[in-house]
Amino acid sequence: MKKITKWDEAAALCDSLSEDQDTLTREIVTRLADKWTLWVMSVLAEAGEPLRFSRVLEQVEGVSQKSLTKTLRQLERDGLVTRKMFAEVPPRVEYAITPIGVEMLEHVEPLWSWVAKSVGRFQQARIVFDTAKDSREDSL
Amino acid sequence: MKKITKWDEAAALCDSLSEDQDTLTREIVTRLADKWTLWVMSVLAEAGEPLRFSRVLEQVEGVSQKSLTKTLRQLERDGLVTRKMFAEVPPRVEYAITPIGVEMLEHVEPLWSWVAKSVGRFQQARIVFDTAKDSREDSL
DNA sequence: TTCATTAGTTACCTCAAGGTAAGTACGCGC
DNA sequence: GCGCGTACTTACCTTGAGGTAACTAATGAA
Repeated sequence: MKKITKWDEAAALCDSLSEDQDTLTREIVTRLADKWTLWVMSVLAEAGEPLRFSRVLEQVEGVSQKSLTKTLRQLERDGLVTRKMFAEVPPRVEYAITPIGVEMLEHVEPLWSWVAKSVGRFQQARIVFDTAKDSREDSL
Repeated sequence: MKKITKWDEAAALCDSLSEDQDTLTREIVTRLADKWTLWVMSVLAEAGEPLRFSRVLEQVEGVSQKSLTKTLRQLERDGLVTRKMFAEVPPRVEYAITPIGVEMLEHVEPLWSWVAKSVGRFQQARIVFDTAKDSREDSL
């Protein structure tokens, strides 16, 4: 009685991975959902050219220097962006998205779109849940 | 010079959302990547029938009672699982995935599979990055 | 000499996730 | 009367994300 055949395929794929690889898979997916990673990647992708650190800092509204540095380091480590340092003063560092970074964005997009499209249903569900809870509390 | 047309579509979709809805979209995506949510959902989906709290606790290896309760409450609030309580002693509570929960899993699966399939490339990238970093540190 | 610029780094803080361990409520069987 | 079983709930702790603010190195400009 398994209906989620596609998900089963994913599970089978996971089974074929070592524990290290499984951990890494989770780590990558988890990072995708942190506060800045996707935003930074999409800024670099939409720019279509390498961007200096300070340009990214401007375009990713609200990110702190510290968090941006950290995010970019992680992305660089995973091969999702490149970092090019110029021996100049003041320093110049350019970041660019890699092909695999683009590929990842392309795979995130359908999920993100679906969630955005479905957001009304989630709002509705929350209203139902919260009002039910309120009435439960009222009756105490 | 925008190449990521699909991602642009997602961005356009986001632009059409209120700030509340945008926040909610991020929240849902973020929750997908937390430690237990996906695992709990896939256990319920694969079961193909409602499961008692204690069954889920067994099958989601390593989750604590506290975290499972919290995860299930959040999923219930968002309409992704249902919670049915029976007036019995000892208490019986059954959880089941909803159609929208199934739908969400189906949209997560391609991304997850891609990451799992690509995990070797990420490992490789990390090795390159880490050894380069080591040699930088050695030369200090 | 002093300052501005750029890309960090560091110290310090808060907040939330998540773990452990213990307590709660309740009817049933012994 | 007492413990068992079930689904929580609470107190307490550790860890990591992420924020602010200040500091750094090197050089060209004023």
